[in-house]
Amino acid sequence: MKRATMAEVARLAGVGTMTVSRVLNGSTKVQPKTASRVREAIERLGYRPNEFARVLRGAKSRSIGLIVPSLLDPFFATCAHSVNTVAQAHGYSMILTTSNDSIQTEFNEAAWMLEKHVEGIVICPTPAKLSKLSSPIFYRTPIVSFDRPLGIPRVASVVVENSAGARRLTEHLIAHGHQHIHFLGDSPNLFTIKTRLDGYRRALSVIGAAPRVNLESNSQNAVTRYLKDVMAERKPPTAFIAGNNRISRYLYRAISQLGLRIPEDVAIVGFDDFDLADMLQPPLTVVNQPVELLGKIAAEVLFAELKVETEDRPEIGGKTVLKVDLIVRSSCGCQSIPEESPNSRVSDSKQLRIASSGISVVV
Amino acid sequence: MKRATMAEVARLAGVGTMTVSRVLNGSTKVQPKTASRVREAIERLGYRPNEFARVLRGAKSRSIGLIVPSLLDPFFATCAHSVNTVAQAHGYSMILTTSNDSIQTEFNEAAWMLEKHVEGIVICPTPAKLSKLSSPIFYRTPIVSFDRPLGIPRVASVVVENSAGARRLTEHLIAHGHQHIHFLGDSPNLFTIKTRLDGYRRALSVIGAAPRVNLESNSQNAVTRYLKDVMAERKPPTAFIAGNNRISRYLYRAISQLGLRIPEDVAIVGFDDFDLADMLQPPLTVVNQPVELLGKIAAEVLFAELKVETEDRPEIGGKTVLKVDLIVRSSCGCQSIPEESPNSRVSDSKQLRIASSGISVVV
DNA sequence: CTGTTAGCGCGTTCAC
DNA sequence: GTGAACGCGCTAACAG
Repeated sequence: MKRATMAEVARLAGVGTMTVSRVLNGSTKVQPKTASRVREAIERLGYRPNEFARVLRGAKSRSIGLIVPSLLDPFFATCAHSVNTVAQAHGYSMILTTSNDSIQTEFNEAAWMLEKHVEGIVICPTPAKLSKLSSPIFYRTPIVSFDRPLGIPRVASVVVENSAGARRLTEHLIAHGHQHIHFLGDSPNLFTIKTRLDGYRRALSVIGAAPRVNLESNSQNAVTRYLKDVMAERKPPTAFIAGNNRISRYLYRAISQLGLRIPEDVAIVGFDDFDLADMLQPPLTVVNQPVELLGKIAAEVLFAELKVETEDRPEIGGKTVLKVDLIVRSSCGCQSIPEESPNSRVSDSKQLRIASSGISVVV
Repeated sequence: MKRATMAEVARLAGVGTMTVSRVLNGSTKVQPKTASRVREAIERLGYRPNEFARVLRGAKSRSIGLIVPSLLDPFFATCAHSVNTVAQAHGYSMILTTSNDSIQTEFNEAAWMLEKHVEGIVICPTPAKLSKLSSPIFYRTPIVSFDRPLGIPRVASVVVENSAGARRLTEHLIAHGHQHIHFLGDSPNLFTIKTRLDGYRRALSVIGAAPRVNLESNSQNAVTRYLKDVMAERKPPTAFIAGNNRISRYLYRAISQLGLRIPEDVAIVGFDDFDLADMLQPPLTVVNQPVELLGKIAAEVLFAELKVETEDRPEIGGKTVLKVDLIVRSSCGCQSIPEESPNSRVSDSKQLRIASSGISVVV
């Protein structure tokens, strides 16, 4: 029982294939009675046009690609969910794949997506001095990056206020009277970490305090060891900033292992909220980023690009920056305040449009 | 700058298109020097064969579909990650979409995947008395369900030991001396919840205790309210079993809100481990399911089916059941034991093969 | 070993 | 309004 073909439908309806095509696409008028005869034949045969033949003939593929480093990280999974939701709303399908932070895998998968004729790609790119995605083979494919920008002019990007967020976090600790604040990141190459670090530095410079940074906090052991080391210093830190939510969790465990009290012995705050951050002892003060929005906007920017006539695409992609907000709990030293929606990761951040050109997006 | 076509390559190399095709697929021998001329032309033009033309010609599409209820749930995201990893290893691409627990969306998306010529579908199906996936249009497409079985004979399924796991949880509480144990689920229709409930009932029946169940624990409020109600009873529960990890988190918050102590006032255990379960106060005792393995096996079963000649596919899909294991922490009343790998969700469960027919999978 | 023919299923000519 | 024929890019059959 193979799939019915257009010719079969035409024969059954006693018309030419062109008429069937007409009825399907409604491009030209067809005699009402002929049309209904065709429709009936379509129904009877369970006919569905062959997408591949269509695309071969020049039609759009109605599919986009999404590349994320990993889906094990709820952050990316949430973004993927949003992208898919947008794609679904547009009647598009989404080819998803992971790069596993391999620049080569990323390139291979993106190239493979091209063969699948995706109309565009949304990607959270792997850090690289010179991205392989600048290869000419991608010239004709709209690309939108999110969370981390891609160093390619025509590629639009959607990111959050990394610097401002880290700055607020730092200022908050300073307001609590802290002078010795350490920043923990898990990679010196990551755009988000670098930018957050920048915000931290800026805030510290205001009070003339010296930054202390560890960018190797990529495992429980590394964090525990670092903590042990610095707490033994002559002037130990009184507060920590975790560069992302994984580091926040490492920190909690490490602190608990060392038997220190939060916030009495050390205060801590983290970038990026996460489930159960409010249930830790004590609840963690964080800067929350609008994760779902991040993916949603990225996808919408892509679809906006798909809409413009295929040729006159702008040479330079826009940049969208999403607001973050501070969620004060008590690990910073504040009194715990009961939250309205305890485990909500969704903020109603408004979007700040910074781009000077490109597609305008309004949320 | 359009993509080069095979004819162009042929012309540049001064050969026929067929020769180019042969060089690409290595189907027949080609004169070494001719071959290298062709290869050079391919290189020069950056030629890549058009997958769509290939598929139209009858080739395999080298893509599979994956449908999950949501990616916001780390459980499904993890499964998706595994499925993608397997697909990638096979050189396949994965079309991913969410059903949002809508039986109609599920059907629409699956049908749309068919148009995209996926060779097979991996799915965590939405509960339904009569799945729309039994529609004839899917007859020729291999389907594998995971986490929840699909009521269609030919569809293979991969699930975990839901009943046995819940039973162990219950027995463990009973061993602690508990008699009044309540079971919390979030839906009466869900296979996993129903099966876990069954295991719970079975364990209770051994000691002749009466089951007490709430299957509406689908929000923080619902759980908090239920807890408040039952704790006011004449013979209040002394222990709870959370049917999944979301409910475990609701329970913790509710108990903390009511100011009860764990495990002194009430003991709790949960089905399905989660990040930070070891960092709660006190750490939560759980049954851990091999989430990554679940997706991996499901994908592997699908690829095994794809391998067999397209026609003689078995009428009845196999069933694979994955082992779960008990992670004893202290919310059950046990002394806290330091774990080896604190935040590992990955267990090295061995697989139990229960199926009587179908593809044999070994891990 | 290599080129020619035909056709996968559809849509766009162009006639009728 | 409708149909016949051609071609999108590729490859299974045949020649040669």
